[in-house]
Amino acid sequence: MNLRQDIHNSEIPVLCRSCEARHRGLCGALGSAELLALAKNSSRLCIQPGTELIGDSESVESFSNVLSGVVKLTKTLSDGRQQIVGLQFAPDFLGRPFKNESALNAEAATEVSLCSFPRLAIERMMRESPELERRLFRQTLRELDEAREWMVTLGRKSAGEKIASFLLLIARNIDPAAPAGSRTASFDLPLTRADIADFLGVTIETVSRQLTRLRTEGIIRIEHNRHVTVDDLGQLEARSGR
Amino acid sequence: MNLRQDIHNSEIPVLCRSCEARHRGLCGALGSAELLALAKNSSRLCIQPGTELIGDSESVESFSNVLSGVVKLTKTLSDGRQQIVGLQFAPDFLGRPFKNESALNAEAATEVSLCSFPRLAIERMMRESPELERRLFRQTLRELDEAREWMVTLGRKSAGEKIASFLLLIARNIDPAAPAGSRTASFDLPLTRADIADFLGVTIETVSRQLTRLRTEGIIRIEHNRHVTVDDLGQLEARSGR
DNA sequence: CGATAGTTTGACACAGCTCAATAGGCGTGG
DNA sequence: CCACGCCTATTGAGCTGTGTCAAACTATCG
Repeated sequence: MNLRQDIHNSEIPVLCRSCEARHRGLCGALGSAELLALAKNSSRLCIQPGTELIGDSESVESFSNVLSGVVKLTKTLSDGRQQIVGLQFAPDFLGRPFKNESALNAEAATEVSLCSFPRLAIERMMRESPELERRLFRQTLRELDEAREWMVTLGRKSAGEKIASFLLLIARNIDPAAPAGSRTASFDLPLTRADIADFLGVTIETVSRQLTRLRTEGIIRIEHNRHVTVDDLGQLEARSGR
Repeated sequence: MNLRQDIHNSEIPVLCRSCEARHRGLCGALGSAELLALAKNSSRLCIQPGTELIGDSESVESFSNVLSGVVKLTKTLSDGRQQIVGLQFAPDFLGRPFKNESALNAEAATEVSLCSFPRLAIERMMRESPELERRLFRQTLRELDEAREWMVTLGRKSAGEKIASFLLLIARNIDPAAPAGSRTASFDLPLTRADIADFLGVTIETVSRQLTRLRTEGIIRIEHNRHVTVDDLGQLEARSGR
């Protein structure tokens, strides 16, 4: 009986036991048998910032869960102008169902750890588990909402409002210690100034100027160029243009 | 036998027989029994330009197919600045699965005809027909791709490139006579200058100036303010910034 | 300690915004 | 049929926010 219990426990793959994606992410849709099947083909990857994960118009043969770090999704015009069209945080899913050609680039913005599966494994499971497909669907809807939210920022906000909106976005997604609804935040920026510029549709110089403006006005503090502290998120929100 | 045949034909609801959505749209996922069930609760609406279809943060109790015309999806900042975050053409689907609160406004940009169902009817069918859910999923993915494409336009293109991109978008979706791959196009603009401005994140005046620029340079012709003819789409593409 | 990459700061230019005037289209009513 | 008002679009003149280019500063690392 004791033995039996042990066997039962071991039905959840070792790899998955402490994995966040199993709870809040995609794998929460799977039963232990399915998890086991998937885990057989999955591998954990640890990836350095700057590494390209998916190339534009490459065919994509794997799907992944983001376990930690930030992945940026970018699009580039023929003359080299670039725009970041999305950021993926843990436990987001990376990959495009129903299409094996990507229309965008995915690149590690920070150090990133992934749990990666072959495309076919996911597609098979999707056919068998409606719950899995539904989770993917929900994430896609969320990404669509976020993309549209960002379109307003890109099309209608001033540079200052863009920076404030960006800091709020990061604060909400990154700050490790943030109890939901907290009025302060402190975090490392996952993006360089150049990345922030590409996300906001402005230049590096404008990003820099607006950050120093927020700093001199006492809205934020910046240490080591990357670490930002916001003492009053309300003040930041007031500058984000809402 | 003859009778039997007749009965068989009549299994497709009258309303649906000539409906485009049954072929290219959502309803293509449904068998005749399901179509029949849905048609019982569906109604056709004909809507005047400017009519609000879905209000921001209203609860949405119906879903619709766009049968003709153009619907604009907008978001508004607290101070009134507005951004169009999507355009829906026939046979697109209107509605937000898994959420009955809309985060945006939907408004008829032109005269629009809709086929509308109660939310519950669609949700029930979605649970029963994986194919239906899959079609919704695919449309959502397509909308996400389009939103991201547009983010590049908003963030990185000049006013002239934005206008060219916009005209191409409309040409591809509206021109009734356009054989795919045609090198010319002729169509009525579904949006006013103010709407175009809200879509492109610029002012009315800028839209006007860039349109006259394209006109004086011989890229497009404009009649009655609304009708646009493009003799060489290639030239327009060259100015769209790609 | 020099080299390199990332960031900040300054001076200036210009695309696109603002404000204002004009023009065109269209329905209503005399 | 014209006159009028209303709405939309165009055009002009000047202003300003953001881009461009260049230089200085800082951090990190061999």
